[in-house]
Amino acid sequence: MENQGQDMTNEKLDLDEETLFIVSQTFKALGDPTRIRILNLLADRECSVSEIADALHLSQSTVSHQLRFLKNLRLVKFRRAGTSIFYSPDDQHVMALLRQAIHHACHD
Amino acid sequence: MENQGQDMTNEKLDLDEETLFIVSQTFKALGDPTRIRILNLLADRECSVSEIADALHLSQSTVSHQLRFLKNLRLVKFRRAGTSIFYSPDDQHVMALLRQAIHHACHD
DNA sequence: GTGATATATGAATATTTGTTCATATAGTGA
DNA sequence: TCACTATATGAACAAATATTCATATATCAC
Repeated sequence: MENQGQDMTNEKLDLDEETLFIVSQTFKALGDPTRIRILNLLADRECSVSEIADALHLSQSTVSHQLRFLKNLRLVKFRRAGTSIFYSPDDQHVMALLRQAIHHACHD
Repeated sequence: MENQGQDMTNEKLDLDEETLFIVSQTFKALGDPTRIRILNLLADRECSVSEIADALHLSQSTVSHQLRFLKNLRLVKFRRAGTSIFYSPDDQHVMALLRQAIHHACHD
């Protein structure tokens, strides 16, 4: 995005609708404990849906719903392997935000 | 927090309840467009409640409610000046997260 | 004290959100 | 084909959330 038609001197001051939407959606994705746990697990290793469910003691349905959410925001990607589908992070910026937040929460 | 009684080799892998709560609360705070706009404004300059309401075209009540939210999480601080109350950011880590997210949303 | 202004708060409401349950889809191997 | 396993999906429900309206509180000037 190139901030079309906006005064660049104001770039920091007032957020256009689209940026605001993207930013709030991104943070909303990280604002749920279940999604944080899923992303934190995927940060370590690629996992199938059932591996995630087992590791985090969540139902298959819950995991699948949350993965769809994360997939829609392009925060995770997936590959098929037989009947399993393996998920992994797909947005390094967002993963960096998560890492930082965890680090701060642990060390402040 | 010192990660009491946890295996440090697993620090990255599994989040304790408290860390998970803090992280998700923090991101939840940033997951609403109104709060993002307020924090983004305060990043630039200290503002009174009515200045925020005017600048962002929000009702006084909405601003006050959201400031209470941010105040409870210690994301903003305030000082009294007559009948006005001026708010400013109080968590540089969270403000850094916001800055990064905006930057990425604008430049990706 | 009174009146005027600034902010905070509680209740009510509408919307959003996360999970569960039941079921559908899709791939595998016999 | 069938049975089996893995994943996705839709509807329903409960819980959380953001805003509005009305009102309370607090400070200042007089």
